[in-house]
Amino acid sequence: MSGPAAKTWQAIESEVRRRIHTRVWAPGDMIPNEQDLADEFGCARATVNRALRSLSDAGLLERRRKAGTRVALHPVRKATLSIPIIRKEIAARGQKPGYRRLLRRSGVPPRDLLERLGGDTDGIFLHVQALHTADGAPFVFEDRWINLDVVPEAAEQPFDEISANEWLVRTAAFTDGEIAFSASAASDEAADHLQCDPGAAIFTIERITRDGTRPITLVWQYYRPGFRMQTTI
Amino acid sequence: MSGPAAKTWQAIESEVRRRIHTRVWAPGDMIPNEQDLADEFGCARATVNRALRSLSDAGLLERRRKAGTRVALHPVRKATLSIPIIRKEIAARGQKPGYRRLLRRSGVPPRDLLERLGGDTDGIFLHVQALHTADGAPFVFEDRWINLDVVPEAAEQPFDEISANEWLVRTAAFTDGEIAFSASAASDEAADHLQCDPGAAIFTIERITRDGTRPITLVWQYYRPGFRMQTTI
DNA sequence: GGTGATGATATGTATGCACATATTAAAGGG
DNA sequence: CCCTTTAATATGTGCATACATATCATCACC
Repeated sequence: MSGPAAKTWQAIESEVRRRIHTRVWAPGDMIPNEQDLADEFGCARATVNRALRSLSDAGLLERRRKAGTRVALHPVRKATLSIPIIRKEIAARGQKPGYRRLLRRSGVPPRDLLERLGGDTDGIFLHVQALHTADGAPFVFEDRWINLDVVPEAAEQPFDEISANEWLVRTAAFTDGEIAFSASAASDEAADHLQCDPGAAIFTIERITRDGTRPITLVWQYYRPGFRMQTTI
Repeated sequence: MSGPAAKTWQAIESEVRRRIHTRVWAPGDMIPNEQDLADEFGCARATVNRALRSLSDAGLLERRRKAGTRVALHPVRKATLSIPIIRKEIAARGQKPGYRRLLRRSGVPPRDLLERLGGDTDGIFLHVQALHTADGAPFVFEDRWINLDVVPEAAEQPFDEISANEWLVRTAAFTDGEIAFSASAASDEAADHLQCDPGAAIFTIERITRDGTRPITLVWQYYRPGFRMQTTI
């Protein structure tokens, strides 16, 4: 029995994981309360709490005050994707990142885009398109609108050397936002930039960032055909 | 100053968030050490630790022993996607979930699939295809291979009522796995089941789950055209 | 018999203390 | 002057205790 040997919260977490995995505690079962586990493992209740909270965050346990702790019936597979700066994403693949600004123009965004942003957005936006390359080959075509009401400094930025993304994370603190992943057919424009056939299946990320309720930027990122966004669960 | 009012770790977390957001502490800056913050907020160091650890998990802070805590230069946008049971995903959209098994046959998987699984996988697999519907309309076409070496009980399961996914999470505890998101062109087969044009851009999830090093199952899930997987950041 | 008050219980959190560990900076020896 | 050793320091963690909070079970009361 490895129970009494456990001292650190990681050791307890791993032991609880083991019991769940080997069905000692089956999905849906209640597990002993913190004090009993602390007694069994010979540690403080706080240490058990730390371990169980970690497992609860991971989705393996469900905890409710007074009700106790039970093994999750349908362990939520949480995939945490880290959305890096594209330049770093390319560098992490061992390729040489490149960046080329394609378009920069201020104006009023199309109606459907405004609807997607929601709220009171009647001002002028900056429209920036750019292409990220990996070892010279097209990697991501980026289509972005920046709200000049919220980030007026963007009007003076050429975005010809540094990507709007990197500039924005340094300049505009965002509080929240939404991100959506989808598959879309390459538009003629995107196909041209990505050097693929129009209509090709393109992995697409759409992201809105806000400062409070005011939208800062909305961006579509179209990845080259065949791109896979991968993570462990 | 809202500082001295803070008592709970959530209050401290929110105050630190505010300081980061308002650039009191700018990206790249070192912030005071835990003891100083505890003194300022009038609480124990452990409470500050709890708050800072939470922000570190969220990617807003970077912490290193002795080196101290600094505001992340490029706040990693971590998108945590919860991958639900498809039946629940459909129900959560307010639609009526349906399930139909299309194929069930045991055999040896194709070579490229075995390579993707890696390891010592020379046994017999069960090949199951199924369609999930939402309000009667095709939602996800699922193409799955189950390793009968690891889950021999699957050989007796018809999978005509309950999806292989739901059966597996209850039966086979997995320790780890990989998940990949991509866009793919609808094959003739997938297009037929999803009632769309062949070649249409299809959001695709590929998932491998393992028990230790032994692969349990590999599944491709092809979502109906237009599907968006969304989350907040 | 239904209902609302009451107590019991499990988790959640705060505190003060101690020690562990990683890492940097400074001191010392060749 | 470089390299090794040592000390200082910030975070990481464990423990014992106390109180807070949510929630379930029970029981008296209308």
